[in-house]
Amino acid sequence: MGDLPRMKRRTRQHQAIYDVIVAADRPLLAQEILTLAAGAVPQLSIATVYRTIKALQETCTIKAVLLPGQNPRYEPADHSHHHYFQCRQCERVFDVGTCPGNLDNLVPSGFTLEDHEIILYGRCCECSTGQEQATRLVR
Amino acid sequence: MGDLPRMKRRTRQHQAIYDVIVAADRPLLAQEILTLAAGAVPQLSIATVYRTIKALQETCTIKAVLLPGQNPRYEPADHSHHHYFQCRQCERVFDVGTCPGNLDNLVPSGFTLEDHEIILYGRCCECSTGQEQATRLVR
DNA sequence: CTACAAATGATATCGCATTCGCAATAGCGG
DNA sequence: CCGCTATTGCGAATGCGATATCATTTGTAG
Repeated sequence: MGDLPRMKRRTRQHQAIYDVIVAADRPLLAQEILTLAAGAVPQLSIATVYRTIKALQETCTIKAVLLPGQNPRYEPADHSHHHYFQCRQCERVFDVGTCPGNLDNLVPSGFTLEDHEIILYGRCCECSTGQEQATRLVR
Repeated sequence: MGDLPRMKRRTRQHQAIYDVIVAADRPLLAQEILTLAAGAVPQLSIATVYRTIKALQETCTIKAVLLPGQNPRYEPADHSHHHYFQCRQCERVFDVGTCPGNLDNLVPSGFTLEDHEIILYGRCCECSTGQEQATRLVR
């Protein structure tokens, strides 16, 4: 898929985990990474997933995506500023490319705005159309 | 301060917890509620705080405010739709009254937008001016 | 004032995501 | 092909917010 950041040794596990995160078009939970990467390395351990996530974060290869009340998800760090959409049915989180921009007018006077986060909730494309009970999270 | 929702008995603890949440101009953590309400009921237990929070939520008197990667905060449920500003120095969370409104243009085609959340980060009024290391959370 | 049951305080316990410990496995330089 | 050691898998341990347990306290109806 691409190049791993330098770790002392190149292993099938690292490569599988990295590939899965890069190939996904959305941020993944640790458990999703495990499930998906286990396709390439069947006996993959959750401990290895966490260890690799940590290493990839330290080299700024991936970054954590935090949503209120939920476990962290991970996506490649090279994405530019963007926001997230979570489907209330399948619970998957999708990147939303655009950003409304200037939000200074929301801030009370005297406050200094440095950053912002926008999270949209609703139904994703698949879950908007069919009313079939979608498989959650991984597919 | 005001009236508590009906619980079978009226206690000093319930009243103190309710008063603190209503008097605060911002959402409070369970620990902040404990610290503040302990002013009125010194030996107040965190268990009672959690029990009362749950009861107040069930009667829709208060609601939880969830921010990414953080413990729930609580505020009166009668506030209208609004958003939040978190100070990166003192970590307190403030309500932001206004809302930019229509965000439909952010959503990919095929997706259905039902709701949204906006979280602003920066420096609050107090922490913007003085560079004194502010006491965190409760004051 | 009494009696009963709701509520409390203190602390043990749970749930669960994440990390640790360690023996076994497997990159990789030579 | 060897040998060293980074890495892995597995299961146990941890951290911590939240909840359960239970003896004691305290509203409150009567």
